[in-house]
Amino acid sequence: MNLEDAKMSARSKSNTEIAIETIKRLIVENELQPGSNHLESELSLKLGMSRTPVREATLILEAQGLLEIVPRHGVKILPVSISDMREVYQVLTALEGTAAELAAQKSLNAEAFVEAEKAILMMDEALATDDRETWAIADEKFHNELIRLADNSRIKSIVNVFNDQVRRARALTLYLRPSPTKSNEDHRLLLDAIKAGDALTAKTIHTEHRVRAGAMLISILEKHKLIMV
Amino acid sequence: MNLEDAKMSARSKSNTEIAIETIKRLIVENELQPGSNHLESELSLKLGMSRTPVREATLILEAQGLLEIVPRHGVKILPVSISDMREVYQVLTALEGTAAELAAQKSLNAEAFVEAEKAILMMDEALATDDRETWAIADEKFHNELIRLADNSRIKSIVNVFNDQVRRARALTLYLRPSPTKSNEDHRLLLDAIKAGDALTAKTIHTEHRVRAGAMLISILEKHKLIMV
DNA sequence: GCATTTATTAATGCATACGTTAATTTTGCA
DNA sequence: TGCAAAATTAACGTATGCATTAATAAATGC
Repeated sequence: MNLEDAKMSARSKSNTEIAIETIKRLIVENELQPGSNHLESELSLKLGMSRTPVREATLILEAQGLLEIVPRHGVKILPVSISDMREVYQVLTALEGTAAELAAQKSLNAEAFVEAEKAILMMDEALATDDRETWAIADEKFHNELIRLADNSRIKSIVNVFNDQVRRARALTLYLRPSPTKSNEDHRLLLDAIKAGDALTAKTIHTEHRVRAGAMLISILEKHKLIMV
Repeated sequence: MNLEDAKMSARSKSNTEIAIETIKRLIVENELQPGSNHLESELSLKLGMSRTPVREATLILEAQGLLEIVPRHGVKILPVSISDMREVYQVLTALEGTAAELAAQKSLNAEAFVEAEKAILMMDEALATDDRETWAIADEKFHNELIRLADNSRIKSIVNVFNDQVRRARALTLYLRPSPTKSNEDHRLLLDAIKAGDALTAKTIHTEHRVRAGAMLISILEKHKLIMV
């Protein structure tokens, strides 16, 4: 627990923060369905708080691209179209490629890679039993580790925002996609390149990895006629 | 005026929107100085509105990285350190490089480039008389055109947020930097590559351009001991 | 029956009030 | 004089009320 986490533990969360987290969870879990509208008063009741923190939360969530405030119609939960997905992956590809490059440019000691190694191990184990849920958790953990290694807080927060935008689509396609063996391989190679300080290779491997992942996700959505998720 | 703009014209701006714009302007103009703290009540008086829209505005501006809400101390206007600047330019470089690539991948007709051409012309004219202000306006116009050509709304909004973060530093260094002849040249070459549909060249030129711009800005800040701007 | 006008309802942006509690000031003691 | 404890003040997160006005329902006219 670092200093920032300690500070958070020491004071309770504001209702605004709770509303942000709760609404986000409800969106990801499809309890607030893409395309649906919800009045402030409805969410206020649902969350057991007054309209003020709900309003504040929806402003933030709108800025994060998860919903749209429509005056007198409440908030509309934004569906994610295939072209949205394209946009998101273009951003993630650019920023994660840069993260890989940055990580490789640092002279980090072996300790820094422990969590990434664990994530890869976890992914391999999950793959051995085709446990897709565990694989997805490990995959996300690995990507987050990569971002942490890059040590650019702005890249981190942007990537987090966009991962939230596509979380539902990823969950939806988790069992529809082919076995992610290539992903595990890419991650291993990427980590090796980072350890070796080979920024160009790291950037290339990861950029291609993200381009492929985006294309695969989009093609699954198209194949199954999932126009909006 | 497109449909979105028409919609905005037809209804007046909320106080929250006015507060966002006004506070942002006061920050850029240094009327709210980096490092300074301002209570909600102070801003409320200054802007001539109640605390509610001011609170809403500060939540959004905090998410945009322009200020930090410090309970019981008001909002702290965030200074931008050299390492912040590094982070920002890493993001801008990644995303604008991708924007250049995307723009080149599209088969656009000559009409699409008119505004970019105008901006380059404006930059050349400004350079001829060393009119730095006009040059900066034209430079920003060109970059915005590039982003528009890329046609990825997410890249656009991220780039806008980060340009706001470094706006003050750019203004501060405008007269401290060498004559931006290389910039004009890069923009010309970039536009040619985009027109030719040469995505790799476009991405390379612009990425290097942005890397160089970031490095130059940072070195000026370091040279003049401008640790926080 | 349909279109238009009028009346009603309700959603929300905002102002204000209030309870909580962090920060500051005052008081008391060694 | 310095420090700790107690008292006071004020900042703010939130709840609530209100004015505005968009949306909907009802009434009217052809």
